[in-house]
Amino acid sequence: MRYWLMKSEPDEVSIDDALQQKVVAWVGVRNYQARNFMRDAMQVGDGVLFYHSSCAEPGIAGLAEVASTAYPDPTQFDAKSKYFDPKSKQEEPRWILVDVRATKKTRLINLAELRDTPELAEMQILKRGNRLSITPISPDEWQTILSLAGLKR
DNA sequence: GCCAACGTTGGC
DNA sequence: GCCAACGTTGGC
Repeated sequence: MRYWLMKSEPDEVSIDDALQQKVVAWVGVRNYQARNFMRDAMQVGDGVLFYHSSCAEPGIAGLAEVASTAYPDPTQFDAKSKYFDPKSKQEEPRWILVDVRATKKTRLINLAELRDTPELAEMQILKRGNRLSITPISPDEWQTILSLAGLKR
């Protein structure tokens, strides 16, 4: 069991949107490192921190879990999609995703609060210049964030 | 809208 | 394979 932080723009898919749907196919990742996490390392049941990015209030907004094994991102083949990739071939898909099931909305834990928490100093999302939309979270960090969210016994 | 940081592209 | 130019991300 591993833990991940996955960024989503709430204008696209917010935690509320995700909770309303059964599962969200995590379309649109076009970065190889993030793709490789989904393709090579994620397993069904892994814990996910649902992060709101590029919005008025960036921060952790909820919890989710990995809900499928990896499969090709259909939007790469859809010429009408903004995620269309003309260089990707059906026989050899370039972009791979997983389904994510939102499980709980939390209070918004913003960046200032994350930065103020010493146990979270190593989180990649807090490092300068980090833009990766999917990053691994350690078990300790996961527990710390559950505490911040008020979800620990 | 700004801009730093980073990834990708493509000419050589 | 180098690296400058360009595009994108994302907090502020």
